[in-house]
Amino acid sequence: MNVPTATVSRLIVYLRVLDSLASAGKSRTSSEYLGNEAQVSPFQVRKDLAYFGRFGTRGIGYDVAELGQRIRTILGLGRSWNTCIVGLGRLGQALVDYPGFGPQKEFHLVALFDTDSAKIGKCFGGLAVRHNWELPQAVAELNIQLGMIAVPASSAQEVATALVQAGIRGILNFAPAVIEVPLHVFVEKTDVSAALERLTFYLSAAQADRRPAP
Amino acid sequence: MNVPTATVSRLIVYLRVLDSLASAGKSRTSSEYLGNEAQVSPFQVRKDLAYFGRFGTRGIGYDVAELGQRIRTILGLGRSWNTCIVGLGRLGQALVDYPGFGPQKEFHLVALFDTDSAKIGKCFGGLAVRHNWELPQAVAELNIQLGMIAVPASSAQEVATALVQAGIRGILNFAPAVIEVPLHVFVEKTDVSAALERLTFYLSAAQADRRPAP
DNA sequence: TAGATTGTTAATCGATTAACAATC
DNA sequence: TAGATTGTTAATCGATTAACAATC
Repeated sequence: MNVPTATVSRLIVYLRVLDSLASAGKSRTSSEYLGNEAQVSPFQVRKDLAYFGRFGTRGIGYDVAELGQRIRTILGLGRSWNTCIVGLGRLGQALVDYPGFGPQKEFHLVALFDTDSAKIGKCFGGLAVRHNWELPQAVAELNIQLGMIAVPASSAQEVATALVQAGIRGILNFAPAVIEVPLHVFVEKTDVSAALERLTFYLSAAQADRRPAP
Repeated sequence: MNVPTATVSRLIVYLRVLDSLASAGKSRTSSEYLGNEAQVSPFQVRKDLAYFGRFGTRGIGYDVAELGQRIRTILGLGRSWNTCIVGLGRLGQALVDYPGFGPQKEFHLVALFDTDSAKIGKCFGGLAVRHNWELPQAVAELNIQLGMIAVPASSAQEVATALVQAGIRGILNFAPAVIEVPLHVFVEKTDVSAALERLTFYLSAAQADRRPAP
């Protein structure tokens, strides 16, 4: 049974809805409510959850705290993940301040890398920048599991290869480039240019009648 | 005929490949080459292009410059787009420096908005921050077509509503929140937390045997 | 019990893959 | 002409939607 990528993305949204329900002091919810908030059908919510088991009570609905906890576990958020950033240009520096990093959070920023000698040794967010060639050693010593690529497109592949060789299996690629990795490595991408260009596609007069799939 | 969202994303990748071919001085290419670079099948490349017309020559392939130009037009990149940023926290400030903004580029940053009185009037990238309530006037006067939301999740919906009321029809949402807009408005999202969480899902031991759809 | 809402199976829809005829 | 490669139609695959039986 293969879980669709879209299902994983939606689980993340459901979890946020559950978290805000919990903050609001609610203890019970339904596939209908979750669907409304996530802008998907109740069918979709139940189908998505069904990939992973049974989480609710027929006739009653879901327990907010319990479902939240179980989705958290499914998403691998029950533990902490050591993360590094490669490339400390403007984007890399901005990522250091990403609010998802913190002692109470799942993601810990533990190392910074660059190849620019002017940057090596500089500190950002309390971490000194190391040279890329320290990657293998640092990944092993600091037990780094995730790498963020914040270098120009032209060196993204090189950095990805170095991360993989150092033993990293999860990469978040911010460079506007397709990177090639072995099958056991997972890559996610976040690309501002591409997002803007999708917008202009849909806004363009010629495509005014075309809507993105829901 | 409805164009799949995935097709639009792939066109963007093909365009990048074509641009780098052009830089390398190549004048001709094939669906096989484009597919290799974009990590999709040659079938997929031809099918994607077929949504928009005929671009190649049987037996020969595609002209790099011409196909690039035509994809650019399809994506609405033949013109320029005035853009604003709402929210000048760390993320908003980093976006000001986004290299896709520039006089030679398709995207022009023309206004900044925030509600924090400590930020109003401050300059970033040569632009003074205005109060959100200037949105309607500024959108009209500066002919702003695109808005980037860089505020916390808790105020994302409010800002989206304000952007829509000001007349903006294309929104790039960086806040980790689902926003609701009228049908004629397009929303793209870029969400670092969600990308990281998809990675941890796939990396988690329990899901180690599950691969994302290609 | 009756009403509500889940979990699951079946039907539909859409996208991807494959095959091949067209043609340079 | 023969080889190459597109454009397009057909087949397959997968995801979404719908329906409904299970059950609290």
